Amino acid sequence: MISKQAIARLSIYKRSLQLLRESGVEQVSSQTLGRIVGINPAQIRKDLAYLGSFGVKKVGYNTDRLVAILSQALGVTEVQKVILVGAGNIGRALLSYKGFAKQGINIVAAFDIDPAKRHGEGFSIPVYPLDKMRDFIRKSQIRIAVIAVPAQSAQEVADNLVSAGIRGILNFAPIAVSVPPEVIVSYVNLATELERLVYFVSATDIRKTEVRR
Amino acid sequence: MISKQAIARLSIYKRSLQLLRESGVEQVSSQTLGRIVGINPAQIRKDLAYLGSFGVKKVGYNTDRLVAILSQALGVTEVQKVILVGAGNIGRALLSYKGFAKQGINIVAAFDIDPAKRHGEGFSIPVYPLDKMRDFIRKSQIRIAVIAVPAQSAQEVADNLVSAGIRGILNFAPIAVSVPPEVIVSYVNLATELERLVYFVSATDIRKTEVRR
DNA sequence: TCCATATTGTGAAAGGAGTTACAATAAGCC
DNA sequence: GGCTTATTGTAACTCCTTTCACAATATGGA
Repeated sequence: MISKQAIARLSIYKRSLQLLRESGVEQVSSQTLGRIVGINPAQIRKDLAYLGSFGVKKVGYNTDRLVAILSQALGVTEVQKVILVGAGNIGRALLSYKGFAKQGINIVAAFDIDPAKRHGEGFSIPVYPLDKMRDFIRKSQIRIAVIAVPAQSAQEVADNLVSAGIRGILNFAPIAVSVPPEVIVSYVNLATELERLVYFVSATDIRKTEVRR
Repeated sequence: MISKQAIARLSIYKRSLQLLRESGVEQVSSQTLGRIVGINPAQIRKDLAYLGSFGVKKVGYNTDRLVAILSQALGVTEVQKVILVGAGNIGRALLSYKGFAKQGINIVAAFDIDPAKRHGEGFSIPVYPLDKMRDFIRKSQIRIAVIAVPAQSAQEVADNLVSAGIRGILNFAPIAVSVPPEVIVSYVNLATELERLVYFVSATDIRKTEVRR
């Protein structure tokens, strides 16, 4: 069983390897990659070894192959369809973000209760009313949703998503939502991130630590 | 030395306690709080004990006092001034996000190289050209910056920030930036978060884990 | 072909983080 | 006032993650 931190690292490796590949690098050692991503080379080797043994001694890893293997391990060899609930500020930023496609993630639809939010500034992604959500999830077999609604609506939205069959939720609302154990919830909390920084910066003794998630 | 995970938890406690306090709750036990935030009560007691001993046996913790203590511990008793570099999609979402003020965090200015991005839709926060950044940081004594520029500009921006005196960076660009050891960098990577979810949802065996950061 | 060396894969050690368990104790009730 | 009980603070334990260290080995050069 691979840990959730390890999964996050695999994702980081993948992105860096994609960049390397684009610049024509064909082989990379764990040491070089470690320097790039700021992670101990032994850690990288161990993470990769978990997926199989495909490094070559004295040479390193083939970037092309490694990207393929990481994509497969992460389940993003095929494009993953994701929906977004809440087309407010954060929601719209996500809709406009170009970076997901490259990582095999595709926001296919957004939903918002407010009709005004549904007339975007030329998004290619449609914004539907909330009551279309359930059907859409079922018909398109969506398994992952992003919640970007205000805190007070988050639990209700989560309940709806779960009952429609959603299995994983990325929650931007600054509140814990309660879901059945088979549903995975991951939180992104911008205020928490900033407070963490404030703490470490405020701490009088200088720390050598780089805070990485 | 308190760990970075612990700091993130303190921030979570604080927000939940603020909500409780707003609903008139004056005392809360570690058990109740644990249920709300989804964290083991003993963990909460341990985190709080690190800051001092101010629970009352058989009663619990005073919400008011706890919020004050947590705010102090996190360094947000006074409003923390933060600047934003990059007024693209993510940047604008952050500028519009109302939730920071309540947590004692204030984005006081934004900077973008593109003049078109500087004419916002009525943000109350000014967006300045990049070449004003250094002076602003010095004059306003800013210590924390948010990077929300494309990956290829991130390192250059980080270098500028550091040389102007920034001590903590929240980096939304999907790339590691290299900074001197005394500067703290924290990463928010949306694609990584989604990939992590994809992995756990794709994994055939159903996991009981709730992924929390 | 043989040697020197860079690099992998992994066992073992070290280091944290989270959980359990319980003694101490304050509060409320009889 | 004394008893019962909920709750804290923390010591000990377990579990998990990361780092270290090194044998195995593929490569390139002589």
